[in-house]
Order: sequence, then structure tokens, then C-alpha cells
Amino acid sequence: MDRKAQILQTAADLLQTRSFSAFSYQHLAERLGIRKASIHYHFPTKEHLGEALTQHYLDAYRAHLAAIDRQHRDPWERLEAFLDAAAEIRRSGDKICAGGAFQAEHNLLPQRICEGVAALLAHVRSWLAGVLAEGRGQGVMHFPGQAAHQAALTVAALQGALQNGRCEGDELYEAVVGQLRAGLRGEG
Amino acid sequence: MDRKAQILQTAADLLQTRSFSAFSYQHLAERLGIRKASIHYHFPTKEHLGEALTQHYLDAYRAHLAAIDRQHRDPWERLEAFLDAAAEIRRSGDKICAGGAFQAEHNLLPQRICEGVAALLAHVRSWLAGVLAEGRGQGVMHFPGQAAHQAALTVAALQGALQNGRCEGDELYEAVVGQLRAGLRGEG
DNA sequence: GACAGCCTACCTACTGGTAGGTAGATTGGG
DNA sequence: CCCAATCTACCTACCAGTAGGTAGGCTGTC
Repeated sequence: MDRKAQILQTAADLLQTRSFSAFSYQHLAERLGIRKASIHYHFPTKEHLGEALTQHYLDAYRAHLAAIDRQHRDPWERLEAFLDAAAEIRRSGDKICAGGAFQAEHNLLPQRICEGVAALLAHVRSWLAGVLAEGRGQGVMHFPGQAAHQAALTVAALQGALQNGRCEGDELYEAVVGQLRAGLRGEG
Repeated sequence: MDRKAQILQTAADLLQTRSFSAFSYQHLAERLGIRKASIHYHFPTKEHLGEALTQHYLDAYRAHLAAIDRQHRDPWERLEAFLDAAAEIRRSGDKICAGGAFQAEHNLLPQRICEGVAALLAHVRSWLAGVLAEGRGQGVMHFPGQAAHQAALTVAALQGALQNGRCEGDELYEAVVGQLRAGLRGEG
């Protein structure tokens, strides 16, 4: 992995543990064992770094969701594979969803970063809406109204659950995800 | 309103628009037309201010939820009155839930502030679980499993919806809340 | 094959600005 | 007179970003 990718990886980690404005080029430099100015060489300003981060996440999500589609046909299996990504974040113990981390600072961020975050989340919601619509079409998932709305609810609840879970523990996270699952199974 | 309460009110506003570490004593001083040092007189450190903020929100929520209980008997009316509080935040255009704002910075905050936030959200969830259990008991609300879990889902989804809504607009917020309502009505 | 010129990747040292916080003087009402 | 509240003036630490320089690899030309 070249230096630029290393910086991006480290920045992604710091974003999800500390938030965007609360990590500095100095933090990155210390973690990577190089000087602050060297990071400015790769990412001239923090806005550039932020934009690169949103692109990084968008690419990663695109690849991940495409891989899920290749590996699974069944809507429930696809949904569970998607939920695994959130569970992975939760397992780290001190991370939250990258989208949520950015959104919490919406009023402080350059517009281009906000647009990148919106594009990222729109992509995820759109994929999820497809899975949910398919599941309902097959009669194995149950929810009212539009699939896009159920996808919005699911994403919002997962973001909230990751934040709540980081502060208050796994039971709370599991409660939210379990309730989402139970609702879709039509147990309501 | 005395100065201390004014500071707290202004800090609450800045917390919900900018987050805790992204507002400064300087910001507060400018908004209030006084000097930075005068705020240190009322709140010696930012940790003190943060703790006072969590207590402020806890008091406010306790009073608000008690008022809802006095004004409404019907579970659906109580729930709608609760949702109005979130809608009020959304209407401001640039605010999110105070709990969410604090949680997004969990790894940066003093422990006492985190505990205050957890206590605040636990109180809200507990009240909400009561309303939901009552609604299901009367046969007018429908959801699977424990009422406490449905309350956790509801709070997480609302937090997420406020964050998503601030970045991407009202339709997204409305989609999430509408979906929560539809689920409870048993349309799934 | 030698060497001039350029490029990448990093460095040290600095700037202006802002953060939280403190010491001590001043002011004004009971 | 007292003392609560506010002030001026300062501190140290950190922020993003810049200036200017260096070591070493690549490339094109004679």
C-alpha cells in the first residue's frame, strides 16, 4: 500500500473514532511516523483529504455491495451480509458509521464533502431498497409503504444504533438491529 | 433569565448546530456580548459546562415528558407529542438531537459527560417503552418483542433521521418517521 | 555512459489564528 | 464596605497551512 493509501486508511480510522474536525494532520503524522508537511504534500488541504475520504468510502461501499450481490441471491442473505458490515464497526468497540461521523459535523464541513457524504448514503439506501423490494416481492419480508422509505429507516436506525452502542454497550445495538429484523420478518 | 441560564441556552444551541468540541468560549462570548473570562466565572472549565448541559437536557426532558403525560392519556397522542419534539428540532433547519451530537464525540468527551448523556437517553427510552407497551396493551400499536427494544429502535432511528434530514432535506426525515408510524399502526 | 534537468517524497522551521484557561483589577448594587 | 459579576491582559498548546530546502530516482540528450 502506497503512502497516499496509508494516509487515507489512517484518516478513515480517525474519522470514525474521533470525527473529522477532531483529528489533525499532526495525529496522522504521528501514527504514520512521518512529518505533517509530508501529508500536505499528498493532500494539500484538509478539504482535499475530506473529499478523498468520501470517495474512498463510496468506492469501498460500491465494491462491497457488488460483492454481496455476487455471493448471494437470497434477499435475506444479502441483508444479513449488509448488517455484518455494521456489526464489524460495532465490534471495533470505538468506531461509528463514517456517514454518521461526517453528518454530525454537517454545519462545519465544506459543501463538497457534504455532497460526497450524501452521494455515499444515497447509494447505500438505493441498494438496500432493491433488496427490500425483492424480499417483499418474494413474500419473505414485510413492511408497509415504499421500499425506499424502509431503506431510509433502516440506514437511520443503524447509524443511531452504532452511536448509541458505542456509548452504552452492545445490548443496545443488538436490541435495535434485532427489532429491525423482527419487523421485517413480519412478527409485528 | 439570569446569565448562567443564558450561557447554558446558547451553549445548547451551539451544541446542536456545531457539536461540543466545535464551539468555543469565544463563540459563546460573542453571541452573548460579554468576555470569554466571564463565562469561565460561571463554568470554570468546559467539562463543567458540558456536565451542566447534560443536566439541563435531562431536566428539560423530564419536564416535557411529564407534561405530555398530564396532557394526554391516549398512547398515540403521547407518541405524537413526543415526535413533535423531534419535528421541532428538524424545523430549525440546522440542528440535530443533543444526545446524538454528544454521542458522535464520545471518544473525546470526559467520562462524566458521557454518563450524563447515557442517563438522558435512558430516561427517554424508558418513558417511550411505557407508551409503546400501553399502546400494544390496548391493541392500537403493533410491534414484535419487548417494548424496550422497540423504544431503542425508535430513538436510534429518530437520531439518525435528524442527522440525515439536516444533510439531505425533510423528505428523508419524513420518510423515516412515517415508516416508524406505519410500522406501529401494524400496516407491515 | 555521463550528466543536466526534472520529479517524487520527504524534511525543518515558520506563520497567523484560535483553543481552553488564569491572574488580578474594576465596577456597581445591597 | 462587601462581594458577585465582569473586565483587561495575558499564558501555553495546538491548529491548518506555507516557505524553502534536500536526497535520490528517472529520463532525455549528446
